[in-house]
Amino acid sequence: MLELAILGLLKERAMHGYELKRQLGQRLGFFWTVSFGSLYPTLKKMESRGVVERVSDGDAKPRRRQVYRITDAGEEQFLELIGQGSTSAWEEEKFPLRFAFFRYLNTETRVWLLQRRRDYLEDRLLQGRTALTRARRGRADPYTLSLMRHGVETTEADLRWIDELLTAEAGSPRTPDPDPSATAAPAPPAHEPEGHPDPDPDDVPDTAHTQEFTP
Amino acid sequence: MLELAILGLLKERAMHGYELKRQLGQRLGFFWTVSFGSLYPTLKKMESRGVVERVSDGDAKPRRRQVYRITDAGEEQFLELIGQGSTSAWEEEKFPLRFAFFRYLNTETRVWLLQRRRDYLEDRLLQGRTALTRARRGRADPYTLSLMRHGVETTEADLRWIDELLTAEAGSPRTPDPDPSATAAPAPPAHEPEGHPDPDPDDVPDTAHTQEFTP
DNA sequence: ACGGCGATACATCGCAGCGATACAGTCGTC
DNA sequence: GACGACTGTATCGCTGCGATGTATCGCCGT
Repeated sequence: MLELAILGLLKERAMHGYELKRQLGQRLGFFWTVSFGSLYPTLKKMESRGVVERVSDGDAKPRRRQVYRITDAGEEQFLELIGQGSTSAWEEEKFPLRFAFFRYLNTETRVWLLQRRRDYLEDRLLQGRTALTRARRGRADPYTLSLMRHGVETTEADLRWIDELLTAEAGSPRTPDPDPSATAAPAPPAHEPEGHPDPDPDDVPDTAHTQEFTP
Repeated sequence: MLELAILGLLKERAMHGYELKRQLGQRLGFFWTVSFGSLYPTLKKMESRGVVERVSDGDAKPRRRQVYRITDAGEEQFLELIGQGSTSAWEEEKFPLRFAFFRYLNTETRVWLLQRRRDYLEDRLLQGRTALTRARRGRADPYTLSLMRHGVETTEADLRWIDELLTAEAGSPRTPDPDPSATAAPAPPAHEPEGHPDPDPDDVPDTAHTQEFTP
């Protein structure tokens, strides 16, 4: 959900709705796009729940720029949302979203999430391959076949990406001893904000029209 | 939309709702999944509009298998839906759906749609690359960077796929003369069902549980 | 200095489609 | 011959999207 994205961005610095959408477009434009129709209502709901708050410079004009800031309750909920493996893989749709905030997790949790993702993709790949060979036997038309093949290849590429990340994660280990007990994923491990308060300038000179991916 | 998918499948042969979902899962599982919550209402709406009809074997038990067949009006609407370039690229989301029924289009229309897709992807790629270099300058964290890079690579792969299809399409040309006036895409060209009534067996022995991609 | 214009920011509405769930008919198995 | 697993149809509530509307600000030209 969108709430995670908002909280994650507000962790870096306070923002107003429009900029939240812009940032989201920049970072996740390839995988996701938000609309105001969901952003603003969500923002309101979150304020009434107390996970974000308006940094009102003397409650100004109603229609003017409303800057939001994350609260302590918000920080808490963020950790809840990003870690929860939860039921059934419909959450898998927004793995990229979780991944975008990986820096706020410790190595253990990162590996755990990556492994979950890997299992999911591998399952998908298997089903796709099965469907493909079946379609071939059934003399499906070349376009359908090409489409399915492309799907398989895309999934394979995703899988390779995950594997790279997994080995990279193993490269900077929290447990430098080569522990051979590889029985993974006991439960979502605890989190660890990893220090470094935020040297994130990220605020670019705003060259020209800071466009979003697909308007 | 879903209507196109239903019409396209029913063009091959009459089916009932459950099987429509199954077939859709097999062919487009990588890119899309439908739910009954949208399938059945849509099917009803389409029946009342007269684009599909029930092939009632003497209107049997109410809760039993309802087989649908496409009507002439349906064939008409199919061609309308698949060809319409329409406004703004929100339609791009379901290019795979259109592509799955490419066999019903003539070469001209196919090339036109592929070109449209190509333009869209190239634009996306450009925006993604821009966002990426900007993020690099802004010292974004490695995970965000990796995510964006992966997005770029995926788009590049998609682009390569489209290009392969485009050259393959040029291999069996309708206009064999090397026309150098490459001013593309005048308007959605007319369609041409391309004969061959349907030698599509496609009906597999149904080995085990004919699973859908992600239940 | 002011009025026009485009970019910024906030907001709402209608509706596509999803997930869950209920329920009914069918078939295999012991 | 009935129980359980599977098949198939159907609906409900809700989330979130796309389109659109509208207010506000910044800046330019004249």
